[in-house]
Amino acid sequence: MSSFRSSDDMHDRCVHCIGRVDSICNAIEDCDLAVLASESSKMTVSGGRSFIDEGSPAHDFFVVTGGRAKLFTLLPDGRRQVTGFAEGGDFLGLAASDSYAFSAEALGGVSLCRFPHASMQRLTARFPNLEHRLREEASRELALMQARMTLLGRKTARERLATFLIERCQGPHRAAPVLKQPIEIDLPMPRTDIADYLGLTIETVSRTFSLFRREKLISVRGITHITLLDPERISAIADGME
Amino acid sequence: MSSFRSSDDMHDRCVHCIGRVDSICNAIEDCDLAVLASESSKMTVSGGRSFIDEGSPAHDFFVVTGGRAKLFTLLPDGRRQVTGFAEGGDFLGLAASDSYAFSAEALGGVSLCRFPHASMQRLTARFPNLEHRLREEASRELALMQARMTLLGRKTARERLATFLIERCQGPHRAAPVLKQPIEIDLPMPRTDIADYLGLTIETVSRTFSLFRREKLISVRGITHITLLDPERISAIADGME
DNA sequence: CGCAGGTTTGAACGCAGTCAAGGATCGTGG
DNA sequence: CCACGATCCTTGACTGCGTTCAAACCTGCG
Repeated sequence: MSSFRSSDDMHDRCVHCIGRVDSICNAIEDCDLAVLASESSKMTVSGGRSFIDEGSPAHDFFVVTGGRAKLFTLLPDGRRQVTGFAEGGDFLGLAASDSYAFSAEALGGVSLCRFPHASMQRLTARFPNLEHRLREEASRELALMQARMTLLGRKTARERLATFLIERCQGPHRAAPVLKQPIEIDLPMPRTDIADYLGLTIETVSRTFSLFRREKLISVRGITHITLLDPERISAIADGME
Repeated sequence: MSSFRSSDDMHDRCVHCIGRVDSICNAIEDCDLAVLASESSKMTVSGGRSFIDEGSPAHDFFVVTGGRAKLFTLLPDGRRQVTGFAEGGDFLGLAASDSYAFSAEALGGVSLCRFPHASMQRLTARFPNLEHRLREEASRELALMQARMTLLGRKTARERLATFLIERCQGPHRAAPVLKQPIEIDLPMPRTDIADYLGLTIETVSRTFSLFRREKLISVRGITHITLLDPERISAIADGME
């Protein structure tokens, strides 16, 4: 009786999860969710704590089920490059061979679903479609990185911040943003992280925000709440069209 | 009779290919090479010609079987970011969803093996291990890109060029370079491409080469032939250790 | 020999970085 | 409730690295 109950719990854990909707877990049928649940485990990480360390042996994959995390790499002298922000539905751990190629740190509390590599191996053996789904996810990530390399290598500070703002607009399920009307967004990460993401300094980020404000491209309420007043022009700036 | 002969030819085409050794084709058993050959086709592209266009529908994957190619993205005003150089054994086309996220152009003659997506789908259906191999390849690429983002976002011109030189040292099969003694390398790409790869201008690249020469870190014979006189120090510079 | 393309070098500029001070916001404790 | 300090953000003045603009220099080839 109790084992039934537990099995139901496990099933429920996955069936209501955001990963079920738009992460790799959607490669698995409803009837097999108990298997999925039995091969994974929930965990939470509090703000500022890191749960992946660059260079350490890669034992696990993660699905972000709530909250946000930043991914980054470090140079020996402390220079930091934030390589991405992860939120609900994102899949982490693909960028690794034996050891992780990046570190990950919670941005104010994040909940995760952990898949040990051995578990993932059992899952892909049983559900061949999952392996395909993982490749798809990797391809999507690779395409994003192409764009990010162009940003870091070739765009001006103005263009970088504009790109960042437009990126933050896409709704759930990574839908393309509608640019015709003002859009409100939240920036849950501190300026330092934005700077390290864009390959700039905190001062340049701050100055560029102020510039955009003076040009009536954005308006700022508090530090995290921003309204894009003219998303179309911001998008044009992001693409280097002015 | 002739069909047998043709089948043998196809088998031979794959069995002697470099892709057989260190590209995705090593996921397939010797006895199945004829299938592999029947799902792919050889092609060559002459120098300066492009064979993948950013934004165009992604129909094919490619294995580079000889020569070299550069991969890049463009901004509307012509600014270019070279995102990588491909050579024998490299697999192209993963960084795509519906359309390619980058362009590819031959660097002085390249030979390719083309796999239409439909063919690849048939192959992965028949050889499940291949799908895993593709993911592996994507993961490797993702890890490389993490490092390249750190280069573009955070490293100085000196550090970038040093990193580039060390990258060019790794032998076949992507072996880690031995840094104890001088290493000779070839740079088959023009300075423009190096600059666009490192997010610099051609002048800065040239100046930095001259600097390294004056510091006796490298010696230059002709334009393409370079000897790293002190690979260990160059490696240290690459990692931001001085 | 002379031209063309790519490369190197030089001089001046400008964007983003550095250094430094001043504000805003928030939590804490009196 | 306000004073205080901590933390993060903004603004200002100046510097410097890499860019820009321009000229000279190779090297291969007709």
